Amino acid sequence: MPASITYTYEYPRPALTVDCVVFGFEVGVGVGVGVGAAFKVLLIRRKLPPYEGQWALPGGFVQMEESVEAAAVRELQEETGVKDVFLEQLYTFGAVGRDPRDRTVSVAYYALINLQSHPVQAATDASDARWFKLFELPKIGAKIETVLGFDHAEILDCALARLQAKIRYEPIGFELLPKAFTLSQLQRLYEQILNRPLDKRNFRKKLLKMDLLIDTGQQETGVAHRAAQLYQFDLEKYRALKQRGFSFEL
Amino acid sequence: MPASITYTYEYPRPALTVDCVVFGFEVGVGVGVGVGAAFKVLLIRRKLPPYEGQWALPGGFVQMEESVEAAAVRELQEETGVKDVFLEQLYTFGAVGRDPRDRTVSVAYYALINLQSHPVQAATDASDARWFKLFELPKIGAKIETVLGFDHAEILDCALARLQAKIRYEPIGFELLPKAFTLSQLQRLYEQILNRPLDKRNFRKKLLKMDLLIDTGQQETGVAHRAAQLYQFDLEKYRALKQRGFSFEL
DNA sequence: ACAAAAGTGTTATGATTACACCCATGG
DNA sequence: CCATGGGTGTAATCATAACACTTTTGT
Repeated sequence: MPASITYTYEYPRPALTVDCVVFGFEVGVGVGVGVGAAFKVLLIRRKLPPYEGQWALPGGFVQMEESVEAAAVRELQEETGVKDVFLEQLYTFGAVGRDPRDRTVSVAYYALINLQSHPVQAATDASDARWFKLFELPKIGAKIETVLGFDHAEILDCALARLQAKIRYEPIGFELLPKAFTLSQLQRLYEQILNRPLDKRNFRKKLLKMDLLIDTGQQETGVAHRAAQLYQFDLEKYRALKQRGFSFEL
Repeated sequence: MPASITYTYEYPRPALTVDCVVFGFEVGVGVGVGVGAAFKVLLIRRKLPPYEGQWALPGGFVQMEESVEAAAVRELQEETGVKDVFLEQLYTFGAVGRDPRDRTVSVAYYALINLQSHPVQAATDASDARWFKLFELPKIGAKIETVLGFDHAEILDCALARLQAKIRYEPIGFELLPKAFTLSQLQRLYEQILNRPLDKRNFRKKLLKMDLLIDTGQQETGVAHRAAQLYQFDLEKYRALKQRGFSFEL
């Protein structure tokens, strides 16, 4: 702790931090045995007080020479090794008592990452990062939350609510899948996030009718059943349609 | 400027402010001549540099002993005299150069007020507050924006986009109307905010079918044509339905 | 040959759109 | 008696929801 260098202001200032809720989706693994899809959040174990040893959202202080969003990108990379992912501002948490040490206001972000192309460094400079399943068992969401420090359970709830709402009217679910995916993987993703079953035929009909999925001509390999067609989301076409008033709706 | 009392920190801290986008809706006035509805924003004229003399969003610094939201409520009251209104967090603006003097991060809110019950103090402690019409003429939105200081034009655009989106799936439009209103006033409100015409019969059918409007039994008075029925929005019932999965959709 | 998931159409119902005239009131 | 906006119904189209069997592949 440098006792010498300090910064002085005429009025007191809250500390400003960012926190990131990082969501990932494990598509059902190939071999048939491996079983089901899982929707997950990335947490890191705190090495310092307060809440030392407990799990928390990755995050940290906003520096003077970076934008708030840049701080979120940086902290995500530093604490989890994750970069180049979908990141969107969620909400700013500014209650007076939310940090027991100091007045701290935190701008929360949420990130969507595809576990195939972004393997997480489980430990970056000795920090401990781990994926936790949401909805693993009935109300394990609640279990996780009792373990989270600060108001991070509230932030996680807020992020989940946002994702559940937004995935229905923006094509952001694709950020959680590999570039090429099957329609069943996409359906399982929606089912996991919305936490309810969807009708297979209606789901496929609706998505294919939008004409935003490109058939890659490739198929799944190494599965013990009929191989599924692989598709890619046509982001270019989506952007063009959106300009003209098209709305992605599931 | 008190030169003596200061606050020092080990690391530099951005200043933290709030800004409020206050929307109001002028229902068409009674007498037939008075003409049309108008959708408006409340701005204040800056008395101090930077951007002295220009128009800006009401706002100010977050104090240590108040939540960020409380700061927004307080600033709104201090600068415009408005209180007890719908207020929701919009977005946090944290670009590095957004304030020319100092690194400042601003949490923006938007408020919806009903001009009947909340007349604005045009001047509170000598500050100058005024309503500006959005969409007054084609692209006068752009005209206002050239006059706004900081990144307030961007904040205003963001608030407008949010309102346009949200009014379609949450019953927040009622915040802009008097408690009792006619269906035509409500329709004009939607038309103004969404900036497109709606079919009268379909609009009424849809709203009445939801069964969330209470017929007050009262009628409009002082109009030079058949008097319209006055309705109130049934907030209690809406909350109950929402719990059970109902979604307000226009 | 069995297990496991892929793929595929039809029908019934409800929602959305488009559209034009008579009514009540005040001036 | 005229001008102004209030109030009303129907028919065509489109979107949604419910539902079951055959196909392909690996073991």
